[in-house]
Amino acid sequence: MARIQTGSGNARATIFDVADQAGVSIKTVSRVVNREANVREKTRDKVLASIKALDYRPNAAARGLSAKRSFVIGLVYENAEEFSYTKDVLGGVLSACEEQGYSLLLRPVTLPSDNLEREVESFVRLTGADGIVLPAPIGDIDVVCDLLARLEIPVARISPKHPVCQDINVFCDEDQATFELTTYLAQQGHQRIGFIRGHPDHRATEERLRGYVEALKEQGIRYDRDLVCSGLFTYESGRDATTHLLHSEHPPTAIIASNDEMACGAVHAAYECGLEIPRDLSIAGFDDTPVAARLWPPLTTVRQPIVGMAETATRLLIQKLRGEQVEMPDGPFHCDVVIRQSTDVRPDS
Amino acid sequence: MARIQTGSGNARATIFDVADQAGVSIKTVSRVVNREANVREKTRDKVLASIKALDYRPNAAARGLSAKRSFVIGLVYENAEEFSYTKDVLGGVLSACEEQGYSLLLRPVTLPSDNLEREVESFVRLTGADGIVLPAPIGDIDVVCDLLARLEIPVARISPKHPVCQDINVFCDEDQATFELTTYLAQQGHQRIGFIRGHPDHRATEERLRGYVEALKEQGIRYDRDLVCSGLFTYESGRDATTHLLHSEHPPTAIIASNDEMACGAVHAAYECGLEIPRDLSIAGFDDTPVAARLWPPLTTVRQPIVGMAETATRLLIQKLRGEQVEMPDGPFHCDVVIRQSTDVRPDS
DNA sequence: TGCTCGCTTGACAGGGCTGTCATTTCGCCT
DNA sequence: AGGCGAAATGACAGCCCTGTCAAGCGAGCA
Repeated sequence: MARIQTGSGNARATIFDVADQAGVSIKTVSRVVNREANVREKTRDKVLASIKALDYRPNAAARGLSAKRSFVIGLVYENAEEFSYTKDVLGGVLSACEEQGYSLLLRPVTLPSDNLEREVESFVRLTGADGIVLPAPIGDIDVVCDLLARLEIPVARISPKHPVCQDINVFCDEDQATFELTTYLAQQGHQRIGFIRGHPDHRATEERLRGYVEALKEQGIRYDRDLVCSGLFTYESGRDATTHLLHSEHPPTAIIASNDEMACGAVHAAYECGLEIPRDLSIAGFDDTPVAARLWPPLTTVRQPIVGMAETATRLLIQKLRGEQVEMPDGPFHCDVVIRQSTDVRPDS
Repeated sequence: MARIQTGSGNARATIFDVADQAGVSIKTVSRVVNREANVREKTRDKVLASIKALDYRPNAAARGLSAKRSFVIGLVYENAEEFSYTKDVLGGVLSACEEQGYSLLLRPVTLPSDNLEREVESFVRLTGADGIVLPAPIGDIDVVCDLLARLEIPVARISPKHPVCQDINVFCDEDQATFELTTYLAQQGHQRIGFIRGHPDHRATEERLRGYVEALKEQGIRYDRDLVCSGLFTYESGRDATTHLLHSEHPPTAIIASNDEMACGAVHAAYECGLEIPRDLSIAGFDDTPVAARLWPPLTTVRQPIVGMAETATRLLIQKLRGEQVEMPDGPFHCDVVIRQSTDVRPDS
């Protein structure tokens, strides 16, 4: 009756072995494995016991071939120098995939790219991915979105600038975070708080600015457009913007950079001007990358729950692929302000 | 004769479609796709033309099912906070996989782990990976290696401490790099050069120390064991070791940390002692992580060709899987010393 | 010319699983 | 007890490709 299985060196058990052992048909085993309805509880238990006894794992290739689905999620991400965002996204997506029995395939892209559309199409068609996760800023690139819509592949976006209602979109309250951060700096006594914007293609850019503007309003500080500089989320842009701010007629006593890379450039620019941080200038960033804690002085910044967002986005995507009802999360995810020494002082003024 | 294919919305062409269009059997198409020998050139050209015309891509699931291989490479990596090493490994492995028509599946593990063996076994059996890439330090964990040997799965190791001759092993000349770095510091006039060792489980640790020792010898500087501290490749261990060195009776005028994380801790420890870098103390790291260039002052360090090593390791692994002759690279890969401002001064002494 | 040999090509049988549809079984009502 | 509908189960084809083995074909040799 029961076939003897000895150790992992043997050929893997198939659905037939399980069916034999449990005394049912292979179809019933399939139903149990796929959590389909209409299986008597007693039958299910028998099958589950056999599955466990034989250490049965469905063969992914056979499954994919038969079901015309690949059980694969594709992740298209920007292959940027600063990788901590992608690292967290990867962690979250991976964990949701594992939990749901899906595999993850990666497709890094370098921006800007001339033949992005071809790259992504080739990726999708070759891998046969059932769904695609698009972290920022990929989720806002038109050619990619149009392509995936045309191929009718479900998509989940993380922090998109322009949410697409038929897709899954996951955000966090970045405006609230800069609101808190700006309020904190104002309460430290800063009246002139500079702000360095991010790359215009990212949702984060406007979002983060908004919290700054609103906090100023609430604190009764006049919004001074000379204190707001453009940046591109890069180290150099942060350094240049800061140099500019520091050489202006009324330089700020604190600067919020829209991400840590730029904050890092800001710190270096301040050093080059002979300033000491935070004595002469407070600096804060956004993202809480590994660099933030390694900088001197350690950087006040904002931590986004990226792992959780990516996990949720992926889980919802897989639910959708399964044809299940997709329940959107109640609201945006919440960011935490991380206070460190780079803002830990009151200005002299 | 030729079936009409209109755009990407259609069902994908199968091997039958190609065979029909080319007027051959599906087996011949299969031969062409898999670059098998003994196909007449004229036939091959006909088939290739049809493949192109129909935009045919083999179905991975069907292939895997039939060939009893998955065309999947697994990457088991340490899910560390500092991710730049893994990022580069990932980039290299991915690029080789793509080039060779394989897919990559990931399995991050958190060390130390109690049930690492089970995790890896489950990963391998579930994914059916044909081969596994093990970057440092995973390639030196006995339970993992034994397991994979037992499962008879080909393995490629990156920078292993204990190479296994039946597997693929790829290194670089890290000793040569610290040799050059130490020599450079000595030529800057440093006579007392401290050294912070790495984690004992990594190949890199002994390797990097060796270059230091040999350079001192060649420069005629006495090896002083009080100048060599233990570390664990972590920020904290670097800071503690440096604090210890700086409070010793004859503190060093330069410190080489075995990686950038520790160098970062070293910089902070120096600041806490009121020292200025590089005026009072030169500091160098290893790895050229993003933090190195972001630190103030920017950190002298060593850049390993990790992407290239990972790419080579993976390519060799796939060659082995194909049953081809595996040609090992001529020698170790070469590291570059990257001089930045953290060592850019001559000591007063 | 006839035969052998080796290069080319093709027919066919799976591989492990799911979708479809038919069949059996069960619970419940009359 | 008999009958009915729904729930539970099973039989079977098919998903697309590769491995095996046999057949076809042409060149070279006796």
